[in-house]
Amino acid sequence: MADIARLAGVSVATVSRAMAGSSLVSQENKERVASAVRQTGYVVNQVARGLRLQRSGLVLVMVPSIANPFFAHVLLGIEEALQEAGFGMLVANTGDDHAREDVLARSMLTGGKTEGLILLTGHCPDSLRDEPQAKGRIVAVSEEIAGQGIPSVTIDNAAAMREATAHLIGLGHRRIAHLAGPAGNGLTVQRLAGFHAAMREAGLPVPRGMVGGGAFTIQAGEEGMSRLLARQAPPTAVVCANDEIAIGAIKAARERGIPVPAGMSVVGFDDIDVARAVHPGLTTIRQPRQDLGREAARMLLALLAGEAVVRNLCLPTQMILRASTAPPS
Amino acid sequence: MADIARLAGVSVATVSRAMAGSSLVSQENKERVASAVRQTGYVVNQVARGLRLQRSGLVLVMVPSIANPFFAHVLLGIEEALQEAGFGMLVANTGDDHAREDVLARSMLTGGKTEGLILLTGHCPDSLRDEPQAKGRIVAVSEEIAGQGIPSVTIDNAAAMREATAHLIGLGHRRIAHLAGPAGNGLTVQRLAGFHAAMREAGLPVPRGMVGGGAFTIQAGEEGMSRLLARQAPPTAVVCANDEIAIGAIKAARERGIPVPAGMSVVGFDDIDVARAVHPGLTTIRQPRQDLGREAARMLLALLAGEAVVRNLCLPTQMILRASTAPPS
DNA sequence: GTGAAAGCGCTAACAG
DNA sequence: CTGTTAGCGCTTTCAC
Repeated sequence: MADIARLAGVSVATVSRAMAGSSLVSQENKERVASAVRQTGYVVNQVARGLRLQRSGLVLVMVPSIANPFFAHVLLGIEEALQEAGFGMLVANTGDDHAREDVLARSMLTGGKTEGLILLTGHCPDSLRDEPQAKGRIVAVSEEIAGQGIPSVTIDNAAAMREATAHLIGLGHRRIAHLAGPAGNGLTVQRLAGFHAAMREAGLPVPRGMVGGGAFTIQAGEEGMSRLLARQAPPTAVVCANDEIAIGAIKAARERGIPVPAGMSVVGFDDIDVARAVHPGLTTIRQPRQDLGREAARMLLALLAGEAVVRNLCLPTQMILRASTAPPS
Repeated sequence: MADIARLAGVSVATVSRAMAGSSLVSQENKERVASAVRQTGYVVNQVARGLRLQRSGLVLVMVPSIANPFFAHVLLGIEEALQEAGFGMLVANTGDDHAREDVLARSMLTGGKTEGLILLTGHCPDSLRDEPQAKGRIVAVSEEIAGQGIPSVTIDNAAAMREATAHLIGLGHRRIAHLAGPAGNGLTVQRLAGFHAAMREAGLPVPRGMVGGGAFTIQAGEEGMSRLLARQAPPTAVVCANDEIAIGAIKAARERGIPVPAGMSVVGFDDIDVARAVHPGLTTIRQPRQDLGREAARMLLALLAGEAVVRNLCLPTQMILRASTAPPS
């Protein structure tokens, strides 16, 4: 910047002002600076700028797995909203490694490298738990964070799963199973609760062993369905905690000669892109994936700007009826 | 840091050294500093550190679409390798918006916010084209960048597609179509070339209209297959430029009463997670997605460390035989 | 309008 | 081993 000042025959202060488009600089000097910048290809150093302004223009996103298509779309929404505001998105794939989350939160948020934090992980790094000044710079998406007063953008998982289960009950199913996600997970718990609520309301029993699963993966779906089909009285329908599980479940059913939906109805959750392209088309709950991300980013930006935000923004879901569900035969 | 120095009764230099674990500081002072840090919960300011050291510990990744499952896995590999080296990953979803790529490259790479750049986009932002000092900090993955001397990590797209096509020819197919990606894309060109090479080697014609497509999406696959099936002499097999296209193509064939593979063989490319779970299981080319990312990140890190790197690292692919291909009926 | 100068918080000579 | 000091490159009072 000193070089530019020399070249333009002005002070560094004037260069700084000119680059910022300040109105406190004469038209003539503006042009001299612009010309010098053009000649040299000068670009302001963002780090120095950040140090002086105490702003990095960066936000950290912690996500259990970028490769999960649901999370990937949430990231898309986050990136879009951040980009609009001139912010950059730092992504950390934490894979549920709490130690790593902790170290990152320290160096990134507390260390000033990022101004805010968006959590898709469902829990807050320990190192931030009692840092009051960090609290105002964190937003949770998809999964709420218990008892930390962290604002969040979510859907009503229990209600959505209740609706999915009720759809099956409405078709006439009575022996309905649930393939859940990983045990510790908040989404697992809520979706499971929604399943149980619907069954209870209909006065239907949920025998031991009719709730399986353990991961949000195709393989978990295959294994879960295999186990259900080995029962003396297998279910006639299965609600799955996400689409991957459902796709795996359908695969396992087909491999055992059970046609879907004729011999078994299957419902998913998320409405990932392939859900409409697999055979049979997957009946599922559509989440506003990208909106979740966008709203979370906007909420964080508002927080950073010192504005008030709603405590928990809950976005609507939509049940998508396709071909994987039918009345029991 | 001044506070810590005061609290520990030492100078800021000693605090800085102690925090860096320098051996030039007495055990006693190390403990005094550690204790003061514990009391205050002090964390070094990474921005100031970055300004002083001229290092941000950040790398920018430009990707056409995070939501694309292939790219998502490449990102996973990149993040893993960067994380190992203590670097952070900034992700920009560019969606082929060259203007945005340009602005970002300027503020991020030239502006010092990031030390390096990884391109999944297949082309170099204009603002970096003749910046010699930026050249040593860029790596391309998945798609090479023409004539810029930028090191890259790729697969041999043409050879892989040749193999996929040859597999179909080996099964006895003679009317083979290709559903390609978007027109301008480098991968599209290379894979198309591989297809043509295999057909030429076998002395098979590629009539006008037997090459379709236009996007790497399920929908493009559906439309492409619909168009092929409307021909007076439809193909008996189709090689697709990626798995999404293949999945869409299978869907369209099924909807028109053509069973896959009995009435139509289909081959994909990438081996995304659902490829093995759809029905029929997709025969495809497996790319080492995560390895591509990991190697690219390592290459960039080596570049930043001033080490010499190979010009173009080419990783092996593997043909995965599943159930979507069979001899023509 | 413009310039001089004081830092933002840190590290690395340099001198003890 | 330890402290003093000079910046890293920028923005912004404060005086003119």
